Amino acid sequence: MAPDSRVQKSRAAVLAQTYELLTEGGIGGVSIEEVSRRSGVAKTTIYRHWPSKVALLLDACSSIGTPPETPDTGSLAGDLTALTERLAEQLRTARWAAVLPSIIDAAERDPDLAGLHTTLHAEIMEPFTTVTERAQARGELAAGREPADLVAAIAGPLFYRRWFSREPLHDAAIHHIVRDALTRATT
Amino acid sequence: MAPDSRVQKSRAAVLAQTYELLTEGGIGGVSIEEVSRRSGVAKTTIYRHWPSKVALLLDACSSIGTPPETPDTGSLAGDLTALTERLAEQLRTARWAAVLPSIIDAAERDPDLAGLHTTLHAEIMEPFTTVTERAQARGELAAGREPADLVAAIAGPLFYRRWFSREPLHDAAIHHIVRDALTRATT
DNA sequence: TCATTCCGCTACGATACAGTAGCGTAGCGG
DNA sequence: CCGCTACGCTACTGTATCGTAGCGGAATGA
Repeated sequence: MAPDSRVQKSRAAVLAQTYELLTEGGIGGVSIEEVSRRSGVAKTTIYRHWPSKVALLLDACSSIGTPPETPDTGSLAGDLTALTERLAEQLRTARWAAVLPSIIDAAERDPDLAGLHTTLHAEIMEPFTTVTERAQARGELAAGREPADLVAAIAGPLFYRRWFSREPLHDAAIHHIVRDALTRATT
Repeated sequence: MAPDSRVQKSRAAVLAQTYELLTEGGIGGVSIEEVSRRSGVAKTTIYRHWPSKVALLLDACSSIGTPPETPDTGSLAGDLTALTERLAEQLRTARWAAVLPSIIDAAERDPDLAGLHTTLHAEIMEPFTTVTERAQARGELAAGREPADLVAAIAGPLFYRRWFSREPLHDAAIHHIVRDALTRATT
């Protein structure tokens, strides 16, 4: 059974426009009718492929995470610096950065979306935990330091600045954050 | 012109139920019709007091911040510990903790809500900045340390844990966060 | 007491949205 | 070339919402 090219085309167009709408207006900004209008795919066809709106949302969001390769510079400092710079860059420009608050909000109530949130969080932070656990295995972490604490110490201020205090994420601040987290958590 | 008791009663009931709905379903979960239903105040009466839904929302949210007294234990460590414990407690139990993601999301797009977000952030974090700036004036901060950095170093991980990684905010983690932020930022 | 103010009620109009049903057509793959 | 599949279209049902209009009654406070 070869894949029908029509199906692939429809699915791709719908997912693309769903993601588009998602970044523009958050979860609340997505409506099937608008997706249909923009994608040129009939509403009925959308319902032929996804049983409900949530199903479509979950599908569209699943492409968000996709963590890239984890750096391995040999030292925790090098790895974390690279990762943090990339995360900051994503927070500034990546499309999912505008969607995440919406997902966090929805996860506060909807179980399905909570699952999605968990998945996304795991995907986004996966390189950080990998790198940190690797360092722990090498004995680079100070006694009593949990990898999760170190990750929170770095990612926390970044997210805080991006969404809460809305301060700019300039390089100086980023390097401050990484250096501080390292000097107090490493041996 | 004495205040008409009927007006006060209506306004209070509406604001209370709006806040209630807000904590239950976030900004998207509030509808004038539902507020009317629950509060027993007629929808038309609500529109007699607030020109639009956003106006009501802003009004209902304005009671969120209300920062309590700022502690003054004499030392930055004491002040920050007290404040952080209180913030963590609020993040665990306070009703606004369930609403904030919704506001952050809305602020990402709506200018009115962005203004609200700015106000709330200022109110919630005000004690932290007060205490930190006081310490800076006393010369307790290390050279090159901005109060905002210190605040972000403490509040960031807390928020991160509460909304992003959804790890529990136990006392041990809280004290870790405060101690770490202090040891690296003070003289 | 009595005018004023506020209120509740019913009924609107307009819009948007989720999801479904059925028909006829066009394109795919064998 | 032909059958099967997916598609677009129109048309629905049902619901929820915002916001407004107008009437009659009730509380208020002077």
